[in-house]
Amino acid sequence: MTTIYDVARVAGVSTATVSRVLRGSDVVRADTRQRVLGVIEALGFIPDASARGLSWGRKGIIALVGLNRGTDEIDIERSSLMFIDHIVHAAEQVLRGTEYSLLLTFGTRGEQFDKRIRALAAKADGLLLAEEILGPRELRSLTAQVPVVVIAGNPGQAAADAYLSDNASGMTALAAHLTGQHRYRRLCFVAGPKDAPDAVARQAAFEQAVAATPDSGIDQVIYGDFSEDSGVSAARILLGRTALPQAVACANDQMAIGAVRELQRAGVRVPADVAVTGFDDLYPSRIIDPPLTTVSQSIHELGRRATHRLMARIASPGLAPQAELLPTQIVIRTSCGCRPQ
Amino acid sequence: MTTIYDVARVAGVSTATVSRVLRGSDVVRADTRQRVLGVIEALGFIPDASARGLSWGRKGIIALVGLNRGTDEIDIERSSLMFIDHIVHAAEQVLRGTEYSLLLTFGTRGEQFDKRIRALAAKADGLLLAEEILGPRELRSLTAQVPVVVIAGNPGQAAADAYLSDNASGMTALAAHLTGQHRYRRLCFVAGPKDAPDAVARQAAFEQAVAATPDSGIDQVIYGDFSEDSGVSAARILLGRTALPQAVACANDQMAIGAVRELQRAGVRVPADVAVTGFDDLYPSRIIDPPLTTVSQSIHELGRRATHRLMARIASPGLAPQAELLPTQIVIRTSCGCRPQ
DNA sequence: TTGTATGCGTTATCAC
DNA sequence: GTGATAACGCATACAA
Repeated sequence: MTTIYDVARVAGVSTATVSRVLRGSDVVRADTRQRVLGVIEALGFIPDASARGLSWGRKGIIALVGLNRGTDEIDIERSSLMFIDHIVHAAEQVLRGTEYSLLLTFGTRGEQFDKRIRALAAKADGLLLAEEILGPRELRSLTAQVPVVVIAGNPGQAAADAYLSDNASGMTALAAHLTGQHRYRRLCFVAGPKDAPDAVARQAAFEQAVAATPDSGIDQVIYGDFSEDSGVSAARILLGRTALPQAVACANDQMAIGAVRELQRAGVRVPADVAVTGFDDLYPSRIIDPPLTTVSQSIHELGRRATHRLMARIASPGLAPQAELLPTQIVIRTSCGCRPQ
Repeated sequence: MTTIYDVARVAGVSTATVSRVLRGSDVVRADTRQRVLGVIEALGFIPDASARGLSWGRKGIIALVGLNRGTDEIDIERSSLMFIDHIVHAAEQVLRGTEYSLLLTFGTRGEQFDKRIRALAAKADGLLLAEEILGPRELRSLTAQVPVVVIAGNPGQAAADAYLSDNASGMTALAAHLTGQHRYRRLCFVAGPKDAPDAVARQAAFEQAVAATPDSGIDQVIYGDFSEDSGVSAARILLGRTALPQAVACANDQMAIGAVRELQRAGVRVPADVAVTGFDDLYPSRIIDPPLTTVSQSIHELGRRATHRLMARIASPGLAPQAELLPTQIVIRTSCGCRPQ
């Protein structure tokens, strides 16, 4: 391995000068700099980041931790760009312009995962936690050691900065559309995992909105896990009933897509026989027939802001934790029963 | 920041003993270990990875470099899980079981990107390069400094290990299906970017297969960039002609999806008026109507193997570079003109 | 403008 | 079993 000592020796200067050239210090004489640069090039020298990090006190790394929901790993290959992938792209895009790099890991909650998160924390200057992956105690203990920003976590915890989408307002608007414009009265809700704050918020908002509408009610709540497969299962449960509800609102697009496809497979027409809606506005929602009425949230913006905040917090650790709520917007397509425009 | 010195002081032992406990050495007396463990827990001590890496000679990090194709960043949000995302998941999944973590960056080719790649190399024990992102000279200079494995790169370079899908055999089978089963004679090919080895291989295989079929020929080759938008553009070009070809083979699914949607928007029926096929077998290909006939490649397996190989190479740097070719398989759905089964 | 010397936090090699 | 202490590669006061 080539070190700064090798470069210094070959160039006939001290390691300090090499270091100055590397850091771009302007006190180095032009010809010295050129000579050193030449040697660096010739030797293919790459300064070791561990040594630099140790010396400088910063590693130039930000870690992103994402949640893998229960399903098979194989599923990933057969599924769409999901929440976590958008966060990855957003964070990477922000970091691309800086000297930081993005480190990442996914996992399912548990002791094992907690250990891995600590291992990641050791390698990074700050942590981005996507979804609720740590209990309050673990989160607090982590924030004591390293800057942490939580995305789509439980808004209750003030231990770290939090970035959330306004699930409630979007879902409320969607419910109003179903019960208002379409006058659906017998509704069904396909909920997400109970440990996902987003899922809980969406369900609560939907139930509340429907409860506030005279004559309307929620027939049945079916619990899924955000996966397309669980949407399929939900549809099967619906198909086993004596009568379908008028509308099925799903806690995310993936489940809605699974439900639509399974209903269609059984000969049920969407939205003629039953309306179906989603949440997220992912790419396949526009592709599917009928195009999905859903609520869009800007996951990318969520990731972007959270990353910026983390960098700000690394720069000045004293910052008071804050929470930010990003707007959501209802997207009317045709799966709710609206006509194509 | 808590260090090993703090832990040693509080526990009343030397730093050596703390280190032994951390590394799980079995020479430490049980009660000493318990005491140290207690202090570590109480202090929330996380051993610094920079120092560990510097001392131990390994950083416990593998870097993945992916290519961002020309389109807007915004597009990412509105698109599907792509090649690079599958590689990310595959690599992460492999690393999850080890002490390594995954560092990543995306970018578009250029001087800027090369610099960033070197910065990544400084932070990692090995590099995973997805697609052809470095010229032969740059690649060679990099491999001299750090273990490198290339995924879907140019098979010509023997500088690093290479993992590829067998584009040729899959595309040849697809062409045979179009000209054989369906007897299409006037064909069109929507090619990918010329700097993508996969795209080039697919195009070459298609052209060769059609050329070998009597009476059949390729009307027109339209160049896209693998994005859905470029598939839309290709469709517009087709719509501007006096007559459509009988079949349009696209170099990937994204472009095929764009083409199908744009053709349908113009009132053209797929496959009744024109057949369309893709390559990759991504998730939306099953969702779209009509379901896409395509060629499946296991990107996940590609990433998995490449990551394993990189770890092997890190363990024993002397390994001779090797290339591995993974099989592809034709997937018949209905966009080619076959009936739903 | 350049060189010398020290510290960063951890591991490992010695002694004890 | 445990404790001093010398690396590891780089950055930076401080000297020159």
